[in-house]
Parts: sequence; structure tokens; C-alpha cells
Amino acid sequence: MNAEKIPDIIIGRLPIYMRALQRMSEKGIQTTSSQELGERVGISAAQIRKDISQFGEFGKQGTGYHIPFLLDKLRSILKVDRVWDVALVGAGDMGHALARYQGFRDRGFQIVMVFDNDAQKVGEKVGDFIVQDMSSLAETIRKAGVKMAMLTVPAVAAQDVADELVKAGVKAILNYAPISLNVPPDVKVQHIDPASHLQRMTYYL
Amino acid sequence: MNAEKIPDIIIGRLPIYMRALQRMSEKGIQTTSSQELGERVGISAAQIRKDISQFGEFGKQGTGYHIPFLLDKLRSILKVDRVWDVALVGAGDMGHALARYQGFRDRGFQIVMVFDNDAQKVGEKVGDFIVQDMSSLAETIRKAGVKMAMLTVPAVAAQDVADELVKAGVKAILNYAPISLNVPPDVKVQHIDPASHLQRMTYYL
DNA sequence: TTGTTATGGTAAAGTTAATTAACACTTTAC
DNA sequence: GTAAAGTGTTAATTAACTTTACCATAACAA
Repeated sequence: MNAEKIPDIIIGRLPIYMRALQRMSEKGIQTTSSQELGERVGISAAQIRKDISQFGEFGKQGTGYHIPFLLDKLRSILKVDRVWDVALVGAGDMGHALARYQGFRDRGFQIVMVFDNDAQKVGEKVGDFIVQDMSSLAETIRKAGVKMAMLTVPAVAAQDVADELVKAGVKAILNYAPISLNVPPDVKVQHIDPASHLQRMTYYL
Repeated sequence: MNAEKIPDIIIGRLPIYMRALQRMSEKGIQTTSSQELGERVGISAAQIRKDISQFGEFGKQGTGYHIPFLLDKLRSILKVDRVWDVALVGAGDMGHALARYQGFRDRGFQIVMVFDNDAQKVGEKVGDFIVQDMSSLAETIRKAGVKMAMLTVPAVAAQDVADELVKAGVKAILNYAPISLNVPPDVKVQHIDPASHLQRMTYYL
């Protein structure tokens, strides 16, 4: 075990391994090898062994990895052996889709509140939630101790909302707005921007 | 200009630069520097200069970059100086959100057809489109010469649909299903999986 | 039991890729 | 004419990946 400093690039691969392992587990598969897992996710077996061995010896020589055991370990490493509360800001189409998505729970997350600044949307039901006004955002989030947020507001509003979230104590933001957010170094941001992903592929067409 | 072999990681940063430049341009800003752009997107000035200079000399010493000019060049490099037709497969919540999203057009993409295999959804209107049955997918896509697709079907169906898309001649897939797709090497895949992004951040919380 | 095969963990070496730093040169402002 | 700003480029440095090799263990077949 080498707890010193794990490169972020390795952390980024762990969810991919987890995703595949979870699917194998659902299919009733109990055991896999770095070889097999690698073929599924498109990563070399050596890479996978090296990544996993950063955190301990979770495999068995000769037999491979016991999937439920490895999943437990990965969940614990990524701290998703619990369920994280997440605030959703922006009740547009994307907000609706995320609020209604059933796939978060099994992977360690649940949306617990939804905000929007549009008076027409406030009070409306989105998924299982009543949309709250943005004016109550900071206080509500702080009181609930929520540390993660998903941001699905228009680009022009995104930075302001991000600033609010940071003030409210949020430490991780999943940003759907097509704009790079500026946040303090102790706050993590991940971007989801379908147009950027598409543009990345057209280069090769 | 060094057209030999540009690393994929550089290609992946170009859309981020474009996104920021497009926003600056909308605000009426005509000129920027690697320094300023770097602060906006959180990437070092040296890195930006190096990335851009892979493709030519688009800046002026002493003055920086003319934003409309640089944008044109980047659009041309990423081949989004045209509008790409995109097929959307999966008319669930996420499919609806994407079909109605207005932000693709300005960045080089337009959805032109929507498919689902649910008889209840076929014929329904999603955004400006009538949902078509999956059985017509391969033929319709091939006839229209569509090369890109967005995949918002459940994980269990994703690989089968991807196989269909590949058969139909699609060369780039934006996959929203939480599963790693296996496709031939000449087909590009990008994954969008919010739970993975969230898991990547919880490690640091 | 014994040999064989499959497999993970580790380490070393080599290779490639990515990032950062440094600097010469150009342009603009004054 | 001089200082400041800023690029493009090269060099230096660091990081990531790949390859290879080897050992220890486990499962299984003879």
C-alpha cells in the first residue's frame, strides 16, 4: 500500500473499473482477471494491476479478483461506501433528466434538493422534489451539510451560482454549463459538455 | 505547422479553448493573450501557446491572439467549420433534454433524427423530431450519411445499439450509458457518465 | 503427489508523452 | 528610442506508460 500521492489519472480510472465490475456483478459473475477486465474497458491488463495494487493486494494469484470484494475496496477508496447528498441547481430540461435519473443511488449519490431562480419553476415538482428558490440556496445547503452539487443553469449564470455554492460550503461541483468555472483550489470541478466531446471526435473524422 | 501526430490530449483541450474564446467573442472582446485565456480556463499560458502552435502561428508577438481569427482556425482544425448531423438514440429524459438543447448549433452540431425502440414513444414528438422506431435505424442513418450519434439508452441495450450504429456507418458515438462500449478502432467513443465524475471527486473530499 | 497453467504483485528499464521554464525576437505604447 | 507585453520555439524536467521479467500462489489434471 502506497498511500502517499496517487496521481489523479489513476483516480479517474477507478470509476471506470467500478462501473464494469458492477455490471459483471449484476450478471452474477463472481470473479474476473485483469486480462478480462482490461478487455471490457479497453485498458491493458498491466495497467489495471498496477492501478489497483496502489491501494493494496486485492487479487489472488492464479485466480484473479473476487468481484464483490474488489468492488467493496474500490468503493471504500473512492468514499462511495456511503451515499452522498447532492444539490441540483437548475430545473431546466437537463435538471429534470438528472433529478429523475435512477442510476445515482447504486453508485453512491442521491439528489436531495433542487433549486432554480425562475419564479415560474419554484414550487413546481421535479422528480421527487419541490423546486426551491435560489435565494435560499446558501442557507439550505449549509444547514443540510451538503458538499456536492450539480450545476445545470445557463452559462451566463454558472459562475455566480458556483460562487454561491462555494460560499455555502460545497466542495465538489459537476458543471453542465459550457463554461470553465473559477473556484478555490480546495473545490473540485468536473465538466460535462457534450459539444466539447463531439468536437473532440470530429477531429478524427 | 507540424501535422504529423498531434496527441489526443491536445485535441481534447482545443474545445475548452474554443468554448472560452466563443464566450469572450460574444462579450465583444476582440483580443486575448495566452496568459488571460489560461487564467480563464485554468491552464498554464505556456501550455496554451504550445498547444496552439502545433497547428500554425496564429498569434502576434507583443499583441496576443485575435479572437475571431483564432476561433476560425480552431474550428477548421476540429472540423466544426461546418455543421455535423447527429442521430440521437434513446428518447428518455436525457434524450429529451439533448433534443431540446439549443447549444449544439453554434458549436457545429445538429440533431437530425431521434430513435427509440419503445412502441409508446415511437411517433411521439421530441423537440422538433418525431421519434422513429429502432428497426429503421441502420437504413435511415446510412441513407442520410450521418456519421455521429448520441446514445441515451439503458446500459443493457447500449452495446447492441452501438453495434447497429457501427454497421450503419457511424464513426463517432457520444455514449451516455454507464458502460464501456466495444467498437472497432476506427470508431471514436466518448463517455458521459455523471456518476463516474462524481466518484472521481469524492476521493478528494 | 507432481507438473502445468493461470494469474497477481513487484521491480527494473526503457520509451514516450506531457509539462514547465527559458529566451530570442516582434510589436505596441509612449 | 526604450520599456513592456507577448508569441513561438527549444531545452529541460517530470510524469506516465509499456515492456519485460520474475516470483509466489492457486487450481487442476495426470
